[in-house]
Amino acid sequence: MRILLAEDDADLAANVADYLRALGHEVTPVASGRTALRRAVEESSELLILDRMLPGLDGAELCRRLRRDHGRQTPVIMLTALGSTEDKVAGFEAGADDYLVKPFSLVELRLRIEALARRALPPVEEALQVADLSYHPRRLQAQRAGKPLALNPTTRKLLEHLMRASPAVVPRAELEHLLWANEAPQEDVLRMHMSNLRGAVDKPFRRKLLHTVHGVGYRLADEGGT
Amino acid sequence: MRILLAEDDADLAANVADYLRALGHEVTPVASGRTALRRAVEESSELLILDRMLPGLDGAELCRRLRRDHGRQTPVIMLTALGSTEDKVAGFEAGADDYLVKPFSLVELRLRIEALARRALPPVEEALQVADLSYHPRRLQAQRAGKPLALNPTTRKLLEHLMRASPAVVPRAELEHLLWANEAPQEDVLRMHMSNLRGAVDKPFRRKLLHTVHGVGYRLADEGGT
DNA sequence: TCAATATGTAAATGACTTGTAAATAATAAC
DNA sequence: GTTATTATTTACAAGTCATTTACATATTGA
Repeated sequence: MRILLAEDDADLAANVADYLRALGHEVTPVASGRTALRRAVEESSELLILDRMLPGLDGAELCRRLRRDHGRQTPVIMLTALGSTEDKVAGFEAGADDYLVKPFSLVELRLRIEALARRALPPVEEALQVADLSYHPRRLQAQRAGKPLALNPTTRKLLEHLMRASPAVVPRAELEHLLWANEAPQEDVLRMHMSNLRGAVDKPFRRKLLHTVHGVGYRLADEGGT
Repeated sequence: MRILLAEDDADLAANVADYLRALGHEVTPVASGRTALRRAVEESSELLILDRMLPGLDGAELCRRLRRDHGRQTPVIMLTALGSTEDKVAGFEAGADDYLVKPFSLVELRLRIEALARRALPPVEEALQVADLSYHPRRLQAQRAGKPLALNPTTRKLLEHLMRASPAVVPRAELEHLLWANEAPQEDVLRMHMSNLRGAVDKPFRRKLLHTVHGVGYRLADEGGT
């Protein structure tokens, strides 16, 4: 499993990372909150282990932004020295799935990861598929009919979101929120990016996958068959 | 949420049950392990809260049998006074999703239930069906005989409403209210939209589903009878 | 039956939404 | 710093939709 470990205590981070790697996981340790958020979003890790207290952006706020601004449901285990009920409330309300109080046993961490993995990772997501279109969150690369598509960061985010939602319609407002959180630029910028995405995904192909639902938003799906 | 609570300490069970009921859950308390297993299987609870030490059949064994013998993936929170790492290992290996050591705070229990519910209850996409006509609210798309229908926002709303009401007659006034609340345009605009809807739903097909009830309204159903 | 009323459909209009291209500004890479 | 890539703005063409108008057809009840 690809695990992002955000922990600024270097000794603890090394211990945890070594232990998890020995279990066969792929661990990326980072020491700052901002870096953690960026990498969690870009590399779409399968599990986040976050220290509650992090320089730059604390674990709870990181988790909240990940869920709210980026729409990610990546499972989160909060790791912290703060063990009061209030602290736990804050952790869970930020969207954490589990909350482990230091000092904790590595075995218990393993157990909780396994329990979470059973629930949170239905298919070990290697690639998203819609018809002959596929997207690999790890490689940040999309293909259609075997040919790689040229995507920029914005069109990539849109594609990933639309594929995860497929075959449901995604309202324009949701896509705008995905890209710009609250601070959206002019209204019709999204149209631009959708046009670009269409150019990459549909233009060279006969069968169109990206459909407009007038007055609502967009749907990515293979029409006719379902 | 329907919760089965297996706890032989009557005071604790009452406390937990009261608290969860106050949150709007439906709680069934049982005191023995065998009863718990039977009811968990028969009544298909949505969440199990199990004491680790139960008369008859302990919580871990109960959980294991539920998973192995009955194939149930119902989420389980283990509740126990045994806090050693070995005990936790045993609990998780039996298939528990979370493990709470007594004494625990009710708030923390609530938080862990919520975190688990987010993961364990996948959203289901329902479709409305009338004869060979189907409508998927999330896709905002209707199909008949497998072929997608071209609908605009107005005809979509009408179709959804008629399908939910099917096979009952929906009075014109109700449809008008659905579309324009109180400020309806001219009286015969609805006729227009119904005509469009008919063009999409019935025109290309032999068997007609959309029927007019003179002086009353419209009914969407197979055949004329009810 | 006949006429009054209800309903169906087609075409046209105008408001609004969406698609795309080209130009400019902002960022990131080097 | 300079260049390449990306994001946003601007402008306009094309498409879609709700409504209106007009007239044909169907149903009802006397």
